[in-house]
Amino acid sequence: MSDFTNARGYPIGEMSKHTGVNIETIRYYERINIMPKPDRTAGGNRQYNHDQLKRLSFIKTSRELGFSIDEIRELLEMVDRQDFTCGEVHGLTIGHLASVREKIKGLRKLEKALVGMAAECSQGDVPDCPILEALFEAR
Amino acid sequence: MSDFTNARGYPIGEMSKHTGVNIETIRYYERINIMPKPDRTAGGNRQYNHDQLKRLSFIKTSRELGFSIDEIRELLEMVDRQDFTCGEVHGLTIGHLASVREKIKGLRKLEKALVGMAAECSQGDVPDCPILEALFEAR
DNA sequence: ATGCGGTCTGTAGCCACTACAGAAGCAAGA
DNA sequence: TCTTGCTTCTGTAGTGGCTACAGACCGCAT
Repeated sequence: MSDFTNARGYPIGEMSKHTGVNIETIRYYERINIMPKPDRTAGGNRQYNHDQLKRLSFIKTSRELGFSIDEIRELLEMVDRQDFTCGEVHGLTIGHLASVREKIKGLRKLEKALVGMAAECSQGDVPDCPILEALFEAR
Repeated sequence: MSDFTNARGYPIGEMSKHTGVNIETIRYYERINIMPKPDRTAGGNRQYNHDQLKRLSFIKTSRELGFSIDEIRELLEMVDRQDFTCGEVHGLTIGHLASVREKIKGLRKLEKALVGMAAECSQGDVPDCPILEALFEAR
């Protein structure tokens, strides 16, 4: 088992394994300033600490929940400044929830249209297709 | 009313108005070879014909239905070569439908997670937030 | 002739990564 | 100590599907 409390810190590969975030993506997060510049070994390799691991976890989970990088940046800034209230965080979450619901609504409409078109189709060998006709319809 | 059967053809702005596709996007479609190079006026401005208008409509409608540019390219190649069957087109559509349904499923899960987190939250003034705690959870 | 809007080309930016190339670090075994 | 082989380094460019300029030119009406 890997030494989770390693005093020397974790190299970037460990960070990647622990969080599931791609190595190149971790460096990208550093470049866009949502991850801090970590310590380096004598040779110049990154060495992360436990707080940084937690931070990367936070980012990963938030991304999986569909938060944009900018939303995450906002959350992290609140955390860093220690000046957030539960209400603020709730607001950000509810806002994001609304946009997710919008997306679902859009996709449902799209699904319906596709099902409708596919139902019209004989699926036969004929080179005469109601799906294409529907797509070709002038507006 | 604009002269839809104009023998001189439509300038790019007309194409944009008729289809709702942005002018810059029309030029982009030409660059990536899903729209053909149109005729030009003596001065060098694009002049489209009715077939090209129909083609652009096709692309627009397909994009709205969430088909990727590559899927559209595939459809258009079948149309251009005149060698498609209704079955093939049906297959492409059903494949796309499946991916739309996948996306809906993913977003629903996400919605549920967000609702769950938000419900835990007091929304109060306290700087102690179960949403952030959930996000910070190590994996 | 002038004015003004439409159009031209070419390039760079957007988001959130991902994919290299080519060099260098690092740890374990012989 | 040397080698082997994996990991990591920096920097740059590519992805999809546009969008946004800058700076010049076209074309039509007055």
